[in-house]
Amino acid sequence: MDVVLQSRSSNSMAAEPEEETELRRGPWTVDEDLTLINYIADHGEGRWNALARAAGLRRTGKSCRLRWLNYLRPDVKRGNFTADEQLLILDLHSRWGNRWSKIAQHLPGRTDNEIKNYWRTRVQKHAKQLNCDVGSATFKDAMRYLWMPRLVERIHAAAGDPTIGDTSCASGVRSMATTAATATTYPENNSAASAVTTSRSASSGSFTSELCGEEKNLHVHGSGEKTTSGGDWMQEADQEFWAMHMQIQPEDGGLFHVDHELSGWVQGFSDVGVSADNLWSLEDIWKMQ
DNA sequence: AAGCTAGCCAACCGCGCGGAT
DNA sequence: TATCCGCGCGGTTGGCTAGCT
Repeated sequence: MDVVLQSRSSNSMAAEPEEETELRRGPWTVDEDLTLINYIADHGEGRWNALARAAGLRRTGKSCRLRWLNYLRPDVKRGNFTADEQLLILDLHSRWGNRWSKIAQHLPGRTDNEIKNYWRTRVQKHAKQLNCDVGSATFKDAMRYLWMPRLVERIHAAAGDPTIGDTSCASGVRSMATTAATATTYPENNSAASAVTTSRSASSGSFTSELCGEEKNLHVHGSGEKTTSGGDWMQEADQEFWAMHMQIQPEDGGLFHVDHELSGWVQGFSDVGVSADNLWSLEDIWKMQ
């Protein structure tokens, strides 16, 4: 399955001018990758259509740009999302919705495509399991009161658990906690989340490439590349969710009724001065913990 | 062992925006 | 002002892989 080449059709041996108009599609070959990398190293990126032509790549500029940004760029971080990254994604998505590129700006090394895939494959799957829509109150409640606190819990546990081997991981989480608690401003919303990411990126690698406690949930692909198994913590949270809220009636459109335990959560938020408006703030979740 | 299914992810597509001409 | 072009964004698709039957 080396390459799927729609362009390599019967007339691929056509005259040169004809050939120039033929564009390759599908997976990139190693040669193409090297060509693109070398060209950008020499001439820089931008003007993608012209770049594609000048580099001799029979790809659209769009395709080149995508390949570079999502895969070849040296600072692209590969592998599974860390707990804090997941937390950040949940938080930022709750603010901005499907603004993937905007969200990606706050996760150094992560691409919008990667985040989008994460959301669609992992998060939406759980919405499905809860028999609700991602826009429903049920889903938002599960996210707000269970998934996000669960993630924070995990990060805290990793930070304070001496059995966690990776001390850099724990210290990284600790620094994140500190940063989150003392964070200053968000570009738009005056929230803590962006400060979390930005400051962490300064010392990136300290823990972002490892999963800390999440490591258990991983399996290894043939290439050695790690991928998350889908986040068992979410499954657990889902179960808790249903155990706690048996009165939910999914067929009524996912309307969620706050019960006593949830009221406790909400009370907890108000105790630390969190209003309904900023229930989503990462900083607030940390305070709650 | 073979077939099926679900999950994951790279890549493509359509659309809209903004700058240049 | 109108048109073109480059670019970025969000949504969608298709192929590969692992796990299950």
